[in-house]
Order: sequence, then structure tokens, then C-alpha cells
Amino acid sequence: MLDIKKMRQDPDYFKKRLAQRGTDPVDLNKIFQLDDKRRELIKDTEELKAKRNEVSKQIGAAKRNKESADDAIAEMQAVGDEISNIDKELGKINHEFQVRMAHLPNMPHEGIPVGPDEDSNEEFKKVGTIPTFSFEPKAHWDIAEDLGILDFERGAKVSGARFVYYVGLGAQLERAVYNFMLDEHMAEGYTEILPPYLVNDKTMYGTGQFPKFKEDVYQINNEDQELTLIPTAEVPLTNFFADEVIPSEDLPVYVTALTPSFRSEAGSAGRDTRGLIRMHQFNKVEMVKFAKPADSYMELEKMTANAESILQKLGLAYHVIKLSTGDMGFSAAETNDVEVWMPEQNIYREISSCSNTQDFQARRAHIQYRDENGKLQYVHTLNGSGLAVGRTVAAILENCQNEDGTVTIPEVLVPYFHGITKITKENAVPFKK
RNA sequence: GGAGAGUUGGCAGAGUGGUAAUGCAACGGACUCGAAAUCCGUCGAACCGGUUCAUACCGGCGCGCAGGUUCAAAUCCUGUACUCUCCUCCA
Repeated sequence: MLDIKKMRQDPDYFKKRLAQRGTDPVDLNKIFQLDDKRRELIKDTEELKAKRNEVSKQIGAAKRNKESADDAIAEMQAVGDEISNIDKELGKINHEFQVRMAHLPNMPHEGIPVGPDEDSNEEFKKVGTIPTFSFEPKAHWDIAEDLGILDFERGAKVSGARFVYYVGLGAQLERAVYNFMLDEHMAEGYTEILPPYLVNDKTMYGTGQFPKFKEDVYQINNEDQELTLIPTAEVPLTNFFADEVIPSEDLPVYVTALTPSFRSEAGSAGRDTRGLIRMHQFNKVEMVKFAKPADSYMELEKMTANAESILQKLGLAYHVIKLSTGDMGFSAAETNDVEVWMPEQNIYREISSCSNTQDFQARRAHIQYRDENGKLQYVHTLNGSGLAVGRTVAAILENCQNEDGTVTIPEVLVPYFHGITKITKENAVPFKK
């Protein structure tokens, strides 16, 4: 949620910057109109309420003295009607104002690339050596199905498209990868959390998924209760401190969690239909930070480095790009995407997205701290994947494949993989005799 | 799932229709070499609107939340969330 007071001070700047993310300036004009009307009505009703409070006090005094107050009461009846009329209209205006405000995306941070879509993103870092193969590298789904460690057919049988079974060393590899990631983040000062996977609407609103992006999620209706399957651990992690004041000596707070993420992928029909890249359910290790405003951009760089460090230790090539105004998510002010090299397609694929939302989510979820003067301020919240686990497994399978169809396990994962160094047809699925 | 109790300021805690006692804490001052104790004073979150460069001041709102009744609601009515206790069930 943006700050209407700041918007009022420089409407043209807000119009210009939000237009760069695709918001029609007409929407802003409507909001400013509503804000004017709103404040006018507030002034009117508050004046009447002040009068009513005044006279009611006199009525009270008169009654105590056993004097008649009938005239004043009659007068206040009329005032009361007027108040309730104005309040009714104010309620409508306010509601529309709030709804429109809630649909406005965050302001882009100064200095990030300006452009309508992903073509304007800027690569600013390239790390690792892109592997070369003496044979034609296979896609991870072919490698995995040949080994029997991923079963997309049975996933479809039991749940539908974009669901999968990990089997044997496939399941163990997934577990090795996320345990490795969690340990790495803990060493960097993150506190591990195991959050709820079902959250209420208020929580979804707090991080900015609602009201605008309801079609992207799975919802559960159980009698009178409506809950949403989390599309990312960012939602329960960021809302951990919702409606709270974080003691300033605790800042910055770093938390991390492994959770499944559930996404309906409405609108992605036909994209990435094979493999682990785009599933309705996938595991992700998420990092979330609560920071003082002055530190938040330094924290964003550190968080991006935490995500990168996982790939470095796994020996995977990647690059980092700064998302343009047109490609950023709704709540973000600035976003770094980390993309890992996928040999079969010969492209980098997103494996982490690290964002600073500044006070955008904190305003929605009411997450504050006290500054040096004891005044309440909104914290800045950051979130980033560290990393998408399924996509990491896919990247390992493709980058570490051998000509004979086996997969060599990155050294750092071996201790997390019961000492196994290679997935072969023989050890992949223990029940296969 | 059933029954009961509760939710008031940073904390404790009164308040059954007349506009939020009191105590602690906090802040300022006096006393003191300084501190403690004591005394005096200030302060009732956050939020919203207005005047102001700002400090500040005025007003609204404010007793879990949302409605309702009333000239007036912490107080009465309806709904609802959460916490606690007991019973029941359960991995």
C-alpha cells in the first residue's frame, strides 16, 4: 500500500513512475478525486460530531439538574440524521478509495531499468562456467524418467497435469537439496521457521497477493471458513509480525522456511508443460527479512548473495538480472532475479527472485518498529527464494548428467545424500529389482 | 463438537447509559556533589482531518472486531474473532 499523503505531495511523479509499471494515470486521477471528496466529507461530519459532543454534554448536565433539554435533544436528532447521511456517503467513497489503493502496485525504486517487460531487464552479473558436453545433453525430465526418479505420469493420474511423484533417490535428492539450503541460511543468521501452509484472506492481503491476484491461487472452502494454500512461504513468513511492533533491537530479523508452494498457473497453459519448471505444487526455501529502512537495500544485496552462494557451492552457472519496471511483481520496489543455466534449452531459467518491498507490505500488514525517537515507523520487508528446490533439482540433473544417463551429485550434497556420489539406474529406485 | 469465563492505555486494574478512576512504568522539574527516596507537574497507544515551514495546537475516532438502539454507549441489543477452564474426540 502506498502512502496517500506522499502521493498528494507529488501526484505527477507518482503518475509517471506508476505508468512505467503499467498503471494508467487515469486510475491515479480517480484516486486523487476520491481522496479530495473523502477529506471534504470527513471535515463536514467531524464538525457536526464536535457540535453533537458539545451539546450532548450540556444535555447531560441539564438532566442532572432536572432541567428540560427537549429542544436540544430535538436539535441533535436532526444533527444525528445529517451525520449518518454524510457517514454513509463517506463509507462508500472510502471503500472505493481503499479498493483502488489496494490495487496500486508499489513504486519502482530509483535507478532500476525502465521498460514495459522482461526485455528491458538488465543482466549485471554472470558467474560460473557454462558446462560443455561431448554428447547431446538431455532434458531433466528425460534423465529423471529414464532413471525412474521422477514420475510425471503417475502424478497426472493421481492429481492432474503439473503434479509429480519423486521416487527413491529423486525424493532423497530433493530432501538433500533443501536440507543443504536451510543449513546454509542458518549459518548466515536466518532463523528457521515452519509456518502454516493455509492462510486467511487478511494474510494474503498483507503481502499483496490479494485482492488483485486471486486467480493465481488455490482456495479451500470449509463451511464458513475460507483459506488459501500458500503460493509462497513469503506470505506466512512476512505476516509472522503482522499487526506487531518489532523491538528495534531485534532488527534486522532474518527468517527462512522450507514449504511447498501452490500455484494454479492460470494463464500459463502451454508453457513449460514438461518437467519440474512449472508445477502446481513445488518446494521452495524462502528467505524473508525485516529491516530498518536505511538498511534495506544493503540487505537486498546480501540476500541476493545468499541465494547466489547456494548455486556457487553447487557449482552451477548463473547470472543475475535487475528486473525492469514492467517485469517486477506487484509488491516489489526493486527485484534481483537469479537465473541458473539449463543446458538442454541453452538458456538461463529463474531460480530465485529477491525483492525489497520497502514499506509496501508493512503498511498493508501493519508491521512497525520504534525509531530512536520512540516514534512508530514501518519496517521494510524483503523476500527471496533461496532457492526454488524443484528447479534446483532440475538444474542439477541437467548440468551434472553423464553420457551414460547417470547423474553425478555435487560434492557439497554428498553428505546430505547418505554418501552417495552418483545416481544410476541400479541405485535410483530401491524397490526395482 | 458441548458448557462456562474473559478481552479496557506500555503493564496492572475500576467503571451497568451522561462522555475512560486509580496504581505502576515513562517523561519533565524541585531537592542533592551526584543518585536513591520524596515532592510537584506532564503523559492515555495507534490512526484520521484541519491550521502550521516546523515545534505545536484544535477536532474526530478510540474500551477485541463489526453492526444496531439512543440526543448520548466501555456500559443495552445482535453478530463475530481470539484467549482460558472443564467435558468430548483425536495424530
